[in-house]
Amino acid sequence: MSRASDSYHHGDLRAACLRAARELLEEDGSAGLSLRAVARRAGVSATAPYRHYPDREALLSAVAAEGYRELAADLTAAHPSPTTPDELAAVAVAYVRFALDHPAMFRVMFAEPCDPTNEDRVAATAAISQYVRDIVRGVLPAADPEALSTAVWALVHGLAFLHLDGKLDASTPEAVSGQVRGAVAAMLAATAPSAQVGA
Amino acid sequence: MSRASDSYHHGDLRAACLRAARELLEEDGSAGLSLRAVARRAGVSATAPYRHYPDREALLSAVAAEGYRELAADLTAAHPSPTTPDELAAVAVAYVRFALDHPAMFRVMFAEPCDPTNEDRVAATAAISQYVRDIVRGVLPAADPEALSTAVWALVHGLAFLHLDGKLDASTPEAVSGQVRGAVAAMLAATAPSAQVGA
DNA sequence: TCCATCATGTTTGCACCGCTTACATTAGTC
DNA sequence: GACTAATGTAAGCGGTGCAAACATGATGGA
Repeated sequence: MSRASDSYHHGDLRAACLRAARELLEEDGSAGLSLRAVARRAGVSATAPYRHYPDREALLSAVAAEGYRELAADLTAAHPSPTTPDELAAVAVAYVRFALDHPAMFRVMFAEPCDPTNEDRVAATAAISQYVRDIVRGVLPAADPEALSTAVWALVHGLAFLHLDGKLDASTPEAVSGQVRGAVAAMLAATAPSAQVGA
Repeated sequence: MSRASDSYHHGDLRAACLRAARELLEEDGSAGLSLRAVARRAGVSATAPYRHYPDREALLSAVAAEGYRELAADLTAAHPSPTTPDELAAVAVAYVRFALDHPAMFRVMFAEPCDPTNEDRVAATAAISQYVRDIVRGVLPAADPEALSTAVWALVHGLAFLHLDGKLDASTPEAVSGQVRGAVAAMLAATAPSAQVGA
């Protein structure tokens, strides 16, 4: 692919590192993700990745940024521009599902004390944040849309983490989506009593 | 204190390790918490802690278990047995405050892929879980108390994490408590329209 | 009282890690 | 075709988790 035969130079080590990092993350979780392991998997010397990522933090941030983009893609795939509570609930379900499908990735994205100055990262998280705000605002013009979108995000985010930590029943996708839909419906019903919300 | 002068044996190394671990956690975060650092702080050889904790995971779990107990204590201190939405909101605020006051500890408790077989840990988390359920059930007998308590916990848990990650305004304690109270009020108003909820 | 036992420390050592420095190779550029 | 910069390698430092093998001393039975 991107590797130029067996030449001294790799070809696209930057991308290869990212790919290797994601693979290791899925296999061994965040603990198994070392720069040396990434280098081994990319078939390159232990210190080569440092040419592309100043330190481990930077690589993790790059992985996280990719995760934010994929999460955003999953959400829009669930519904491109939700306008009803039901449609919003579908997006919420997609959020939690992402966490359960990519637990290690999700933890890298949200659960580690991250470098708040990393550009990739702040841009991607700001995009997600804005995205949630827009969706909630579009679904129902509440008195305080800011507070409402915060509440919805927190609710879904919390559900994701509690499921990840095994504190809630995540045995079947239906169980998960049921809990998420119920919670979102309850919250929206509160702020817009006129809205019809399906269970 | 617990140290028997400068004798060969420490006296209470187990407790000393726990204390040292918590101190290191507050100072350097989870990253700075190594068994060797703990041993140094306890004034003992690098491998001595292994007599009391089989591995690093076990020590972290012990710290986490202590955290769960303190969290529970903080919650009951906020209100021993809440019966009104306002009182429940006070407990929710205490939850988020705990996370912000002990960020590294909170991350150890919830954000790391933990050993789910550790006895201390599962017992302590089960207690917290049951506690939340009892509180919510006591505040208002909803149609589906299980779902409601799940939703409330998730909401508060999510708020805690988003605050921790700097995604929400945590500049002042008032800002934080305002958000938490607003969100809880919205959620409770939905499931019990007759309940009076203060902003 | 003496001494055997055993919990609790220490020492040594291995493999791995992040990261730095110095050096090697090669792709472009004039 | 030589110069330069980008990109790779090799060697090495201090740190880490953890496993043996060994040292110490508190404790309890003879």
